[in-house]
Amino acid sequence: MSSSQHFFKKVYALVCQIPEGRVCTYGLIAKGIGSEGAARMVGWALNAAHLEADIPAHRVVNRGGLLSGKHHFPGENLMQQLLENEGVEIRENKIVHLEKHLWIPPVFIEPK
DNA sequence: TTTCTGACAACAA
DNA sequence: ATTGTTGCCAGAA
Repeated sequence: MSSSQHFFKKVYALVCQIPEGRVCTYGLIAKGIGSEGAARMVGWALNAAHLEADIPAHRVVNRGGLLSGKHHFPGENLMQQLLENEGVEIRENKIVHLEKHLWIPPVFIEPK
């Protein structure tokens, strides 16, 4: 396992920690793994992972609570259904009361 | 090594 | 307020 994939691994680990019924944003995740500003990379990581692991990628949305990744799920509104099934209200592909469901990840402390 | 790209975020018109 | 453009990071070609 090269160190390059470490980034992805951290993303997966953090996303898997998102509690059921809660959501998180790309930016917060990037920050949580010690790479603030790499929000786009988080999406890339999920894109590569959503097909293989049990990663709750549907709980990751953009800063505005918009289900920006729903288009990558099978079906037209699977992502929305998964979230609603967990008690997250969604309106027009956006999470209602984002703050209410937002889960802030613990800050990742890298061993040095 | 250089260049392109991406499920974002912030800023400018 | 809405739309468009730029900056960001790290991985893949």
